[in-house]
Amino acid sequence: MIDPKLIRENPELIKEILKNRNMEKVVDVDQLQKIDEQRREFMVKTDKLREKRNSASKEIGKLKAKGGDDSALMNEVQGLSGEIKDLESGVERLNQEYNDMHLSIPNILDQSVPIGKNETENIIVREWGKKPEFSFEPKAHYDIGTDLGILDFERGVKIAGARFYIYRGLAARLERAIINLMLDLHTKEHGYTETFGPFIVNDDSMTGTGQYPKFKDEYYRIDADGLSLIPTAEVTLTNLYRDEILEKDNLPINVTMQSSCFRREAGAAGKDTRGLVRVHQFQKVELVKFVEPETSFDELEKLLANAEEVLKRLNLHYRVMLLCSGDTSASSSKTYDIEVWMPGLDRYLEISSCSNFLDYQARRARIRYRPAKGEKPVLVHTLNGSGLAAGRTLAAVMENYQTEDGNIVIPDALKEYIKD
RNA sequence: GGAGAGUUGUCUGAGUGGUCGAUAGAGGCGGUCUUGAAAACCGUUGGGUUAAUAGCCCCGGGGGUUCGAAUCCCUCACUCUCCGCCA
Repeated sequence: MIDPKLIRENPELIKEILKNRNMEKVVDVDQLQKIDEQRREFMVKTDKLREKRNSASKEIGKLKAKGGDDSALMNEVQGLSGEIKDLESGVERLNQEYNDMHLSIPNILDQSVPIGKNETENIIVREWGKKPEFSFEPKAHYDIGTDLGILDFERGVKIAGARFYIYRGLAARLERAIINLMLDLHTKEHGYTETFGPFIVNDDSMTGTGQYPKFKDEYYRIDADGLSLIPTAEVTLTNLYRDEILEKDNLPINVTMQSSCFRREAGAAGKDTRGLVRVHQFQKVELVKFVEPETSFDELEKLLANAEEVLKRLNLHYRVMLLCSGDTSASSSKTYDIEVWMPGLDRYLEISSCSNFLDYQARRARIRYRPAKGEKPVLVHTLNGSGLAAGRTLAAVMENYQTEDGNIVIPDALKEYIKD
């Protein structure tokens, strides 16, 4: 959620954001303002009546205590509650309308975000390493894996359905090694606290990080229990401090968690149908930061560097993209994607996405901190990034470290995690 | 899953229809005293909305009864105890 004051005081800015994000049709800002005015008018009216009722009731209480006659006052107030109730339902209706629209407004964009329609207008910030050269035609990871018998898509389909897979032997061990490398790096060298928590969360949590209510059909929901499978550990981690007031001295808080991630990929029919690129369940190590507002853009650079370091350790060529306005997700104010080179697929593949959400998630989830003793609590800024997606990292390792005879060389950085 | 008990402010803990946003203690903060500290004493100390130290809202969530609800009723969630089941 963006600051409601911003909608009131600077509607033109909201319109501009919507336009830059190609979301002009999502919210009618003028309509929203009208509703806002109306609901505030209703609220003032309701409060006035409440005040009247409260003081009259107190009066009655006093009279009763003295044994006086309260029938006149009683008659006067009798109808008030009904009237208040009517107004309240009006306020509730307007609030509902307002909130629905408010929740749909995307975050403001940082100045440095380029204006653009879609991913073709993202900007290459930097590249690291070089594309590996092969003396043979490099294979895609799914061919390597299937030929080696370590990736089994057929049985994944049999057991669960399309876009599921089985790791056997080396693939399973490699991914576990990759996860361990990442967790060790982030906890021992980058200062994150290793955390572990639920993969299944309630609706408040899904709303807190922005998954609900808008994108509900993108996630698996267990209706019987009102719970959802997390699409990323960001949900678990960011909601750690939902409805809490943090101590300034504890900031920044950096946490990391590995989890399975579950996505329905509802809109992705026909896209990336082969291999590990787009699946319903994958593992990921997530990085989340809770920081003071002034520091959040510096922290974004740190977060990005922390994620990049994994690829450096694995010696995988990658590039960093600054997403343009049209490609930046609704709750983010600025997002960098890290794209790893996939020689078999012959293209770059997104392997991490690092975002600064400013106070957008914090406002939804009511995560605050106290800047100084005695001062009012202030919303923190939240950030998160993949550090990295493990399944895609496995695929990248397989493609980049393949040999002509169809085998995979274990990267140096993983050797201590795979000991025979 | 069955039976029972509970959910109040940073914490402990009162409050069962009427000036209760809430007694009291602890803790925190400020002060007096002290060379300093402790002790003692005095004061202060929730969140939201708002221009507001006005009003309004918040005693697990939602709904109801009432002129009036932290207090009564319904419902949901969670916690604890016992039993059952279980990695």
